[in-house]
Amino acid sequence: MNNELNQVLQQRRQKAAELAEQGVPLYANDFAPSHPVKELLECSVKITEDTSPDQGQIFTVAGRIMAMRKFGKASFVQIQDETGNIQVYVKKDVVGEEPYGIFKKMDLGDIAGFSGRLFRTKTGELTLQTTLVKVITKSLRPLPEKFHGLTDVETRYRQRYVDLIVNPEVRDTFRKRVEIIRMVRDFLTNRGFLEVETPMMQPIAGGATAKPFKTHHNALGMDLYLRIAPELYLKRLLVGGFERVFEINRNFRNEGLSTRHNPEFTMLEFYQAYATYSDLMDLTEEMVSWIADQVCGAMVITYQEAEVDLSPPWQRYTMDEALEKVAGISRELLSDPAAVMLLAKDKGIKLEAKAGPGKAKTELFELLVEEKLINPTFITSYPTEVSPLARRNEQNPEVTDRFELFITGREIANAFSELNDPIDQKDRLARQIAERGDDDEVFPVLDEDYVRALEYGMPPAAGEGIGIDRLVMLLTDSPSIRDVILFPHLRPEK
RNA sequence: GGGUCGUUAACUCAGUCGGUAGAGUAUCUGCCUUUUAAGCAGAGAGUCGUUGGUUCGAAUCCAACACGACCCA
Repeated sequence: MNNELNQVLQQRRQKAAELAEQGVPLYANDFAPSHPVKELLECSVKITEDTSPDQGQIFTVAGRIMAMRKFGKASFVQIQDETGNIQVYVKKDVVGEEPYGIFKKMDLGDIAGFSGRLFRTKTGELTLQTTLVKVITKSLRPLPEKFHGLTDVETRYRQRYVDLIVNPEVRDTFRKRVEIIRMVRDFLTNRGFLEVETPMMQPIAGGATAKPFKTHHNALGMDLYLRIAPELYLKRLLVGGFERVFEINRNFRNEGLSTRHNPEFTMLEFYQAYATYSDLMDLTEEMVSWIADQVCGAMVITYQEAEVDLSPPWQRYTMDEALEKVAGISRELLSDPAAVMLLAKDKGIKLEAKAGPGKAKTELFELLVEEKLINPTFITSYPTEVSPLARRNEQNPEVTDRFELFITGREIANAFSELNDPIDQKDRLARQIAERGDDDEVFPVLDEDYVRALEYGMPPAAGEGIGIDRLVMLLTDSPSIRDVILFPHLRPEK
């Protein structure tokens, strides 16, 4: 199918060749539209059904031909530019014999330019009656069918350009994605956060527990890792004296793919000195509900048939409270480490030999509670055992000053008061590394420089990570992370 | 990694009991100067994901593989 040109492709090439023989440039670069389509549509109030197409302002537009209804000596064409669609009327006795002949060789999918005046057809549709038609870019491939459009997800992801041409809602989703990111940026910048860039290629892939991608720097003769998190670099900046920093950028994790996981994904991380995780709950609530209101026009939104109420304040549970209230596990059981371990085993959770009750509790939470948290819910008091970078709670050192945010059963954010005691930090990192010594795919090296930085003194701070892709999924009602990533990872064709 | 489902024309899809493939859109030809998924008449278009197997005969049954979707780990 790809080697031999099929009939349609041959015909397109044939027509292109014929136009070229007539001296028509197929890839012109001398056509400048005077207005985007949207501005023509905005003029429409002035155009009534009595407006003559022979007078008034001349507009010049350019766009892709999305539909053609050809008659013998006149045609209607739908053209689409980035801002919208408009109908164009091409009449043989207006444009002239030869230009009309050229026009008739144009195809669906060609990019074309038109000049003319606006009028309304007898059905009232705003239309540009063209006095000039020009081929700007000849298209050699047919567009998908107009009625059903392109629905095959594989083609949509592999050939996103086609998806974007024919599916307006896909363009909307990605525009919303850009808006959401811009609003995050504005929100944080307005609160005095400094946007920074830290290494994507790191000699030690730290700041999270995940398998990294490995690469190699030839000149330096060293292996490098694509970052799994920017965390340790951002906190070095707190040591350096930047008190509020954030970064929005890609993280890479060498793990499986799913509707919620892409190997490269966009993460917001931000750190605020002299703040606690509790301050960040307030900030998160305010930021996400504000963005939702801006992007969706309401704080109550629908995600995959479920109604989600994002208006603050949001539910806050400790992990124990969530296990008690959502999963119905008794307080007595939760305060008995041995009973917690037994319950985890009972529920079929496989724990490593070194895992303690904190890990067991977290696994129980993931199994029994997570998916039930539809409306935004902060979960606090994560066991210290599963939080190597978080500050211990002062009343109860078994848990940390940390929260995760869940919406529609998915983790959206993870935040904590940062551990800034270098000795405790080194100890906990070392223990964590020792615990997963048998898994050499996960990075087994302690970041000594990070500990050294803490030794200089990092101000008390709270930090948070928000998965931007998941936030965009939520606010655009997208079922798969691939729907919010322009070019999601797929295996190669063939 | 495991399970389920899918892969047929450029697109969206049918295809009965195993008998060598069909529709709509798109394309091409003709007619058509206000259409809206324009219309009418006609035409062309396929390695049925790939490779094997069973069979006189495979899009169809079986196996393996590839790619994808969903679920699970």
